[in-house]
Amino acid sequence: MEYRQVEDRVIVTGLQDFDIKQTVECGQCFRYIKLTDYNYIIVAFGKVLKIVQMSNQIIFYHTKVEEFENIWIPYFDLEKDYDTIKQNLSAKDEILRNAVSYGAGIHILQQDVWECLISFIISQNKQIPHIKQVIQNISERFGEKICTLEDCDFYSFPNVEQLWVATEEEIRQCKAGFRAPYILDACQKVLSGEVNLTQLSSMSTEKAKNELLKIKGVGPKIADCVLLFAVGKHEVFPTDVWVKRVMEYFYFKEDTQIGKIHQFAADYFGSRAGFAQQYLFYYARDKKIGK
DNA sequence: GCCCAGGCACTCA
DNA sequence: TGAGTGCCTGGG
Repeated sequence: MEYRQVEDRVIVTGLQDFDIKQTVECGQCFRYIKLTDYNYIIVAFGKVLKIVQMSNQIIFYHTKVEEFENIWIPYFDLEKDYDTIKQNLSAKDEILRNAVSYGAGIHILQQDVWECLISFIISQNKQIPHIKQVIQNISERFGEKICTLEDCDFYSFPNVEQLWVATEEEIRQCKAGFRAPYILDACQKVLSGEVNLTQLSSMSTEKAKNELLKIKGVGPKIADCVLLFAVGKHEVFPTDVWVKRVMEYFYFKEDTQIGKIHQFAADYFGSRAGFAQQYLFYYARDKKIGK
């Protein structure tokens, strides 16, 4: 990968195994606007980024090399060797080979832990457009305005202190529904220090998961999503209904308990289970497998 | 109008 | 321990 700054944008060339559409739309993040299949606006870490991907280069608009290196390289995980991961998974069986080939440009994002936590608390019993709407409502109401771009106003996701001033009623007005008290419980436990989000990455995966499970409204699935998409624990295997369906469809051929699926994933995919989950999920959802 | 959606908490055996 | 049920809300 090579990159250089031209005016207010960074032009990246030689980037293999990365596709902005697949990375953004494989269900791991919710703050993006799709302009076309290769043109997205993304909000993260208090920044607004426009990305245009072409055959041989990617342009990151409204940024500079320093910000690109400090924020966007880690966020998009641009320096990891995905080729080795994909080869390893593809070698396991034909199912994975097809799934990896189908989502060959997926990267697992390294998102902000707090925003990721609240986003996945909101995600339960909701579909992606609803989740995006609630997060946007919360950002507009409690975050700070970043800028106006393409005639849209963009707001940062509120930090813990900014969200803690909200009442349950105000959060419900953002269409969060029964999840509003869960969000406040997360604020309270993080502010009081009962749950330490900044130390998660240095904890063992099991300890980090137990830390997240202290929060009301956070169960195994949501904890795993936070661990995978924000903490960098790439061996976890978040198992939602889609992943459950695709695993049953391809591997078990019958209704299977989550615990059994987790055990299989740990044994079979090992330390790369999280990557396998993303390829399988994207493959299953796009092809509506098992539905 | 009814049912369900990218889970979880709560209840009851 | 494990299974069953309700939940805000919007869309099909």
